[in-house]
Amino acid sequence: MSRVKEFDVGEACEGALTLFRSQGYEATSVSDLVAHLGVAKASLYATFGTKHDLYVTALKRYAEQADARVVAQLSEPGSGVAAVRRLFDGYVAEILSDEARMGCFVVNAAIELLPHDPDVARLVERSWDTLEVALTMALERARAEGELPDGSDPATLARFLLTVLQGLRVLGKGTDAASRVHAAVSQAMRLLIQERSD
Amino acid sequence: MSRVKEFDVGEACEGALTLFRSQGYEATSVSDLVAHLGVAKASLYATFGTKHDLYVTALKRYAEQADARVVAQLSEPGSGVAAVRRLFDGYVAEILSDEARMGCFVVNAAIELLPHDPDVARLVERSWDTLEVALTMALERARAEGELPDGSDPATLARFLLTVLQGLRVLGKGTDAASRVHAAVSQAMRLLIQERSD
DNA sequence: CACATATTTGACCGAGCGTTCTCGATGGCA
DNA sequence: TGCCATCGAGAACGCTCGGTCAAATATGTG
Repeated sequence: MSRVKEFDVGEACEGALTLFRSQGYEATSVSDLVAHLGVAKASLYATFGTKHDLYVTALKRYAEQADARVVAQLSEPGSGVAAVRRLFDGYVAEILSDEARMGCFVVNAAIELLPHDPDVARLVERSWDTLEVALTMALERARAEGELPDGSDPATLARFLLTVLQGLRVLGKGTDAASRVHAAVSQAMRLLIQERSD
Repeated sequence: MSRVKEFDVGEACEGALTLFRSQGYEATSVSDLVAHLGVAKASLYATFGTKHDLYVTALKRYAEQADARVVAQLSEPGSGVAAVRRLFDGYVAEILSDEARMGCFVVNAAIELLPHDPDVARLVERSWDTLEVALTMALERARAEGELPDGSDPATLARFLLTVLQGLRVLGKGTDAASRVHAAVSQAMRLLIQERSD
């Protein structure tokens, strides 16, 4: 060993994440990163590689944390349907409290960089697959407990719910997303519990 | 008057639309536009103004055409539910046949430029409002005809369907979107017709 | 204390950015 | 025919981009 780093790598990565998430990849310059992270340009390159490397690292960090939370939430013991409802309520709360309207980093990355960026494509697909699997498992648990209407297919429902989640993230970018977001969740849940109204 | 334009303004706008839609705003340079449109840089500026102006013009063009098609489709005489189904089937076909995976220009614009770009924000909100209104009207027609289950609220259902539509556009950016897209539509329609399975 | 190693700093690179301007060619109109 | 506004092509503008480098600085180890 010799000289020690003067900045916290995790903190810097988190800062880059915030910047990339709220401005996008192209609109965020290396100078932006330097200014907001308080880390010299050369140090940034020595630690993270190129701007693209740093973006991928930040995206991976975000996806892993977000996915882990979702999986944990969906695999909690108890009703599968209730777990799904908790997940959706959590999404709604997150979207409506996101005052900077940064949105979901995974969605942002997918829209801006897919299909041309293979690294980002890998991470996005992995995140979506993870969510879909976790949803499927929760719904299979629900079906085993008799919570779902007859004829419900957990895999199909999971794909449907995944779609709704992405839609929520998009509409969350707009103003007055509250009514749309609440409506989407209430109707999606209606499909699971098969009731006539709210 | 004097000399006449040598290029078709509509064609040029359409070309810019394609470029912006598939690459995004920031990733598309003015040189890109000049190369693909076959229009000199100065002519581009004289005709459309700045790059941002051209982007907004292209987005407006796209949104107006797309929205008009949706409104026309949803206000066709006959079953409201059938009209909604036709709309969704059309979306699915469009997404699955979009080999370049450009996605929906409105969604792309919203994710990349919102909430910081007021011009884009205006266009996006207008497009979403238009879709929501058209869906609501179709569903109200359906309810009046007794097509919807008791207790269904057209406005809420419309917001829900709008959310699903945006989700479809996001997932369409990924690979193997077919199963997810089909699942999402089949389940969304199930909510309207209130049947147990496909 | 000095060596070796690693980080920081800030200048620096060539390339490309969005935008403007010049300039010669073009063509409708008096 | 001559006028002149508008055209296309491309040079030039000032600036910022992503990325690199050498020198200065700081640290753990002998």
